Amino acid sequence: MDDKFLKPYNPKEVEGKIYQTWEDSGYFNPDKLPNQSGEPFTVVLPPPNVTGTLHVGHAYEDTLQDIVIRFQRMRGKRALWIPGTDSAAIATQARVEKNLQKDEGKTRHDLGREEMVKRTYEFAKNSESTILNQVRKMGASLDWSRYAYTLDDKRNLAVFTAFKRMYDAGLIYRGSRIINWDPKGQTTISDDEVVYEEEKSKFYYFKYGPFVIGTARPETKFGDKYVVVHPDDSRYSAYTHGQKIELEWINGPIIATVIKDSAADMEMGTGAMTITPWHSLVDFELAEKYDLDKEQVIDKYGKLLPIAGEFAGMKITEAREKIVEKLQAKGLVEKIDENYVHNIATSERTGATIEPQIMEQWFVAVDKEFTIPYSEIPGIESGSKITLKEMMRTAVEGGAVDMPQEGFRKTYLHWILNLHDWCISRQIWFGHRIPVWYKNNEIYCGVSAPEGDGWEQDPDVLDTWFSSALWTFSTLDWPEKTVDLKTFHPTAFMSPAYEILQLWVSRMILMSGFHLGQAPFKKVLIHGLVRAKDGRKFSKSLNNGVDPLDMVEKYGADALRMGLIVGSAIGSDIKFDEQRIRGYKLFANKIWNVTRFILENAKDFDSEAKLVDYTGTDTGAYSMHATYHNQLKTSLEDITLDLENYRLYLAGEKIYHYFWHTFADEIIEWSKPLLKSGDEKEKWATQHLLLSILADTIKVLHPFMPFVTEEIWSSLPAQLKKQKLLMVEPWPLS
RNA sequence: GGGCGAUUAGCUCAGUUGGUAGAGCAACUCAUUUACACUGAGAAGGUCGGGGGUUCAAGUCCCUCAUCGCCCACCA
Repeated sequence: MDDKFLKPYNPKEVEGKIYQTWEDSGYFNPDKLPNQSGEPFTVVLPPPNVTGTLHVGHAYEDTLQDIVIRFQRMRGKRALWIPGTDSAAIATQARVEKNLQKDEGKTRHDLGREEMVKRTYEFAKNSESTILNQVRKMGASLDWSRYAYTLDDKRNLAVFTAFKRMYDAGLIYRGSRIINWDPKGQTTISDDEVVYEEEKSKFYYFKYGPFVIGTARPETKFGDKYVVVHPDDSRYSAYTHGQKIELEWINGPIIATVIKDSAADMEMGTGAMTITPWHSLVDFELAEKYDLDKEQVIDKYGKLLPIAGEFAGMKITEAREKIVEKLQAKGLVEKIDENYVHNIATSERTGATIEPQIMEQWFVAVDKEFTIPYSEIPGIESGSKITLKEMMRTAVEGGAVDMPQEGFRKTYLHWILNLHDWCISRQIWFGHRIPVWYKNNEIYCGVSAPEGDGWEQDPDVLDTWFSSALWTFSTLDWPEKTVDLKTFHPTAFMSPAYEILQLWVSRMILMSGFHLGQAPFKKVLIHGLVRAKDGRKFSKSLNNGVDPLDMVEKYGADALRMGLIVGSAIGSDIKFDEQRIRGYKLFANKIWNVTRFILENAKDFDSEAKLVDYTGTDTGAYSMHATYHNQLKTSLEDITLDLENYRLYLAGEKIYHYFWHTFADEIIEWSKPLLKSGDEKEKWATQHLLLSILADTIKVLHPFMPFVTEEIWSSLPAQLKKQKLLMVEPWPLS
């Protein structure tokens, strides 16, 4: 027996070495696996932000995927897990800008676009190794030879190609639409990056000619020359649609037009409202419907424009009170409600109050019909007409993407129903630049700049989710028609956090459906968030963060993996409990000691001797051996079924339980007298039983606790193994 | 405002198609010159949030209420 077993198991001495052995073996790459006839089984790693560090959420997500990948690999599948990182454009640029300000006192504009992009790229590249090494520490069996970065050449080509094809299909268009403008970040942001915060403010009632209108935002009212009432509102039956009324307003008399539309809520206030199409989505939609004038009142910096007359140039907050004062002086204030509670839109990243604006932006049209050239998605015929929205719905309802968690499926479908066109342009510098060039009135879209002089590229970059949405196939080098793409797409499954269901999952379905006519993945299992023990989110401000690498240092990666997986079903939140992780460190040591005991007591095991076959029906004196053998088989079948059905937490708990309380407490205790009895045949049978249970349980534990099991495997007698490395050993029962 | 979920032992959570309530941790008793930087044996602990219904049978299915959480949403 190896002397290493005389000491307790020490993960620190083992994990680095074992990971190196795996990497050197080449088996992370499915093309190098011993069994080349297996079915492909692909997972793409949700690419972590290149400038980030590993947090407990990643550790959990990586473990989930690694368990599945390792299980499938041992079952003989050609398992491929593709690693990658994301540039997360806005986050990265913001980070570099912050450093720039701090270290050199400069802004991005001082540097200029080219230099800024160069520095950001370098910064991203420099920090990428940090997170990748952290992922390795978790034991993730990723095929590093297929590593992808969202801004590398191949992914860049994929993004440009995707854009061009959708542009040519009429699904990407440029239009003046109302968007969420972040005055602080000086960029548009997507609906998903907007967070609503409850705020108590004043609500004003103003006299607007014969009407009384309510508003929380007097500063936008300069351009309001339409008053909207509900067609059924008896209070206003005297007025007709389109009727013009002259009235006194903030800066003098104006002509207002009456609009009758059911958008006005009769229950709300006086039932009459004025509209500001340039700065409100509802108002914009009304203006589009009736072809009304739209006027900008507030500029990109949150200041009032000349239309505000004497208030021009003022900041919103400053202007608000002054406008009210003026209206008050003119006797136009009916009343002011001091306790008005409403939600205001703020930018998730900068915290600034969002100012809706009409701007020229690029959009993906989700409601426009197109002809889908090719489709493997059940319910969608190749060559049929469909909208992206319908496609996204059908992919899930028709089963191309299996979303077994009913609650999340409902959430997804509900979200699809309410989907608006997706604004994909961002006014930042770092990221995929929009592949469109302008020259006078000409416009060109292509994967590279057009021939000839005088063309200027669109200054904006794409929403980072645009490239992320291509991830399942851009990582397989699409648009090239590679063997990889043919073999490994659609991917087998994806396990994102529920936070990201709409943001990412749905958009992958959109892109994969349009460009390949395939689902991006066959199954999606949404997991919960890892929270602090008190149920609160981990956050910097609460200073309750846990660094997974500290846990690895203290208890080993295997213990951390088990501690995260066992104990909560996939989909519900996980409360992080260090005690549990400590418990699994003890378990790793238990496995270690069981091995020590068995190897010590099986030194003289003679595999050549004629063994008693206790696996048959007529077992005679060896009925206990047979019972234990069959019990093992039953347990492993059960656990295998759980793994096949992604019930990882159950499988993990069951193997833990079997190993400790059946194998160690019961079977080994039972074996002690038999090993000493002096009956050679009985001893061999017992040694054989113990060795085979050990080998089989080590195999089943491997996906969960890869390091300690691989280390033990290297010390097991060769006749128990088909493969030198446990990671490619065939799964028991198969 | 709309949608989704949760409520089970002191704590954290399982409970897969309805069939005698489970685990880990903590706490308790005992053992321990033992493969175990510890481990083993044992005992204790729950009217499964409240109420109603379906059923031979409900933690599980249906209705309703309460509390908590999350997501979405333009209420001027």
